[in-house]
Amino acid sequence: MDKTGVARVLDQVASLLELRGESPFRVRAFRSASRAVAGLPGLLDEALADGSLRASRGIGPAILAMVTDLATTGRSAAHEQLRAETPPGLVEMLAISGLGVTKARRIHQQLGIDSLAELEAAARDGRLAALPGFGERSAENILRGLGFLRRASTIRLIHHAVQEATDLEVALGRIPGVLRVITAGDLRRRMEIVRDLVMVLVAETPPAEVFGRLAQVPGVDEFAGQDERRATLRLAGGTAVQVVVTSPANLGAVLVLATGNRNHVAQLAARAVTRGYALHGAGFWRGSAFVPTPDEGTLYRALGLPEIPPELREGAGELDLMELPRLVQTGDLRGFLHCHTDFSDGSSSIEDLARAAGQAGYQYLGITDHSSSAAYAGGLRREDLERQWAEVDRVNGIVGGIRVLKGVEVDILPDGRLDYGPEVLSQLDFVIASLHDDAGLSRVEMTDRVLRAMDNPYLTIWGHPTGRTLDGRDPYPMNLEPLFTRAAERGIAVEINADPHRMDLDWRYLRTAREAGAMISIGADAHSTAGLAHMEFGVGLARKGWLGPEAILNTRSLEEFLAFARVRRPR
DNA sequence: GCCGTTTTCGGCCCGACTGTTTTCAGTCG
Repeated sequence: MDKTGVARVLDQVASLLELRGESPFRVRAFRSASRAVAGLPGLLDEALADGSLRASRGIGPAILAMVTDLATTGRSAAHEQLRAETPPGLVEMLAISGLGVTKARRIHQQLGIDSLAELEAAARDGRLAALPGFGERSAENILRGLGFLRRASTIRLIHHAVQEATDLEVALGRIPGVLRVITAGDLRRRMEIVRDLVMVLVAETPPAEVFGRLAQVPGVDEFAGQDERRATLRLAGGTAVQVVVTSPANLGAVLVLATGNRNHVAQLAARAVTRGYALHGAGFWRGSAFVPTPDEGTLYRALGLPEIPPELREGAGELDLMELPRLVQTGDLRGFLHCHTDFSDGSSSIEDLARAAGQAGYQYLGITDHSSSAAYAGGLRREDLERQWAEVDRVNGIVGGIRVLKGVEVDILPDGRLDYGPEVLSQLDFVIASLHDDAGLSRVEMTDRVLRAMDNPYLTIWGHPTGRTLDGRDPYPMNLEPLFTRAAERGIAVEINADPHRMDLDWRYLRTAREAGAMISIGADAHSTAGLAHMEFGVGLARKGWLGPEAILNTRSLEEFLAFARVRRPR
């Protein structure tokens, strides 16, 4: 079992213990161990072999034994016993916002409910609202939570999709006759949510021969059907995979059709007709004659177009571009600007992050732990910050090739003030300010709240602007356009938060933000060295927003970045 | 269950909101 799977089991153990009423500290131990495993920099097997897991914070003898069992055999007796002793639906109930252990247990004990389906029925027919401690509002909220959960369990976040696609590329590539495997679909367009995986297989053998082997591919749970070019698989985790087989001569057309969204493909097909071509039936034609397209460029050129990068293929005006923008690439980034350390809710030390970021080619690293009002995330009090600054100075003294900057992710308070005063903020190299609650405010009030925060001369970057999480929370109500305009006027950068759960700002707003003149910053919100790799997801969003390196704050040199942060400050 | 030390067990994060109830338990970030 890999580290994602092990982390999931540890988290489930925590929930199971919680439901049994075990010590909250024991519960927390499993939760933090889950995070520690998920945040390991390399492979789990290596961390077990070289002893680095044993040395990790939060991993003691009992959990180490469980992780070892899971990693080597895929099972843990302790976990299975816990699961056998707990009604199956209760753990799922905990995932519903507003339902904690106490209420879930009460629902189980008093109504005999142990599945989400029964819970929904009880919420609808009034049994739930009649329970002591519950009411009409509780029942409504639980129904809403169930709806959200149902949507969240059918979506696949990009980091999971990447993992599944990578494994699948290797497995499909081993089928005899397969020359190349290319991941297409939503993932190739770097969508924040990936519905199905689409894999294009280049083969010289007939598709039927390739399909005959699919059921034996590791990880494939079900072989759901096929036509002459296409088959559908289901993976053990539930992911649907479309497998398309093509000859090398038709790869361009197949890849274009398998990658573009519906609008992009429809616009291409319409354009093909005006030029005497046809794009249909998984091929490119001139009259009744097949036109070979060994690559995508051949097809786009025949239609009088430059080869449009996959991220842009959304049918959002990209065919009308006279000239393609030079899009930002991961290699353009010089600064890594948003990360949490073991001073707050992160799991890596400043030194480890500095070494890892240097290794990844960054020239500067901005440390941005939470501010004091974020007590839940171990927010730093003033004296903690001073300890952290000393540690940053120490690390800068011993780690070469990268400069560690003193930053913070400070909460925007309900009235728009920041959680630290100027006496603290003025000592930092830069400041990210973020919302972490809606404080019950209306759309207008939330907008005003952020506008007021932008009056603060120390604010450098507006972090995860809308506060959405893809699998848990809607965006805070806000009017974004006046905020982009104000950010541009004030010289405040707007963040693309590349945490796969956030992916916020949504790429659909990026062109608006840029047209308003706002600078964009890409931040991975890393909570461990493993989180450094999430930067590429943010770069994908920036590309989807047609952004070039000049639009991105952290492509700037260290001096230029510091100047950007300094220019608004009182002298 | 883990950590840190006072080497053997005590401490481990907390303020605010929500929906209930009628003074607060439960949940969340």
